[in-house]
Amino acid sequence: MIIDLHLTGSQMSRWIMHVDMDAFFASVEQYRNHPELVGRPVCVGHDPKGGKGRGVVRAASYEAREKGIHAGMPVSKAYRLCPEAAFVEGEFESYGVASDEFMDILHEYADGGRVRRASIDEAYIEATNSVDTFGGPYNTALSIQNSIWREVLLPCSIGVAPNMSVAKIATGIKKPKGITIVGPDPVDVLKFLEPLPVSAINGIGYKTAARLEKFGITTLGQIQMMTIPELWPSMGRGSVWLYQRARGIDERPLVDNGPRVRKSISKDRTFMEDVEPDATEYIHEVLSTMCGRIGERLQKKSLRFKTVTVKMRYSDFSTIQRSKSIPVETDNANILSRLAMEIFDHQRDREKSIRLVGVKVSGLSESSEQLCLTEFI
DNA sequence: TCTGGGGTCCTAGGACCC
DNA sequence: TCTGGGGTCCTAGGACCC
Repeated sequence: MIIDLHLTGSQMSRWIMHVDMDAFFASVEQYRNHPELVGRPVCVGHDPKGGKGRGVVRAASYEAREKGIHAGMPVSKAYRLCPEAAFVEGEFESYGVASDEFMDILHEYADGGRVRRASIDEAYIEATNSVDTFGGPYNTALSIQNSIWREVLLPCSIGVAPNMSVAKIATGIKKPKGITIVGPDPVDVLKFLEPLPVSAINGIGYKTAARLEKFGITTLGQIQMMTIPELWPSMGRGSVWLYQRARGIDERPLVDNGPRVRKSISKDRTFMEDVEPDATEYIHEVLSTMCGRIGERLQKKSLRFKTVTVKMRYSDFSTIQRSKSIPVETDNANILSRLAMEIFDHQRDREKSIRLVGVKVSGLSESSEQLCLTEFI
């Protein structure tokens, strides 16, 4: 058998760019929605209510980060750290608009317009050919950064590397407004990854990092020196995947995932104080309000749902989710409301106080015609 | 310090149908 | 009457991300 290595895809060097907006929600508030907040510490999240509010910070501006505030921190703690910070609830529609605007710019720089949206504030582009047009990888990244700053008024950081996995890690090296380039030489890629913690890999979260640590594995350099059988006890079927990622091997093609398609819509509510188990009527009211809001969003977007999921979190923070599907999709808020209450009544633990309730609809499809399906429920 | 709200993807078992 | 396999849907839960 003759294999011509020069013709295999793995031998072709690529340039992938990962673009990540800096402190996205906070930046939109500062640079687009409330210019008077530029230069000030800004936290997007729930009202801290003088340190008594429940909830966490969703995004913190770099000025707030200097005070020790970070995303995920309880707003009560953020308030104690920096009471003079601007705490804003956030306008989610405006984040979607800003997202669409910067994605549009990325299309102009991507080979064949191929952009892969990873979330509202980050995306990958295939730039293997386009880097030649814009004067090399660095100048291309700089040009993207400048265009987004000029046209969308937002700062971003960019990672450039031979594949998506390494590009994403590179982006995080220098922020905000950073550009980090990792060349195509496999030796350079290995050296770049070697000192980093295992959690640098997209997909290694708290649980997996803790399990690896039990086996004495904390850095990617350690994994680079291991074989797949040696990884097996800690990673099982994920061993091959981690083996490759730790070496910067990622041959996934960059596939454009098109405009955003919503898979579910949900609404949660954490109570100011835990609700006693017997306050059923109050919870019903809350559920009904949430279902009404979800119904409005479904109708606005011409969507119908097939499955309802009710989430219940108790005062001990244990959380359960129970779902139910209906035979024919609907966008009717009254039906949604009735289903949600039914699930809640049947599934909840009547001994425990309730911290949070949530409703999610999934199995979404476009409404084409309205059906009356009361008889199905 | 006391832990949100919006999501996505994966797995696995059971039901059901062919 | 017994048997197996494949496909799909439903449900629950886990992990992860921003």
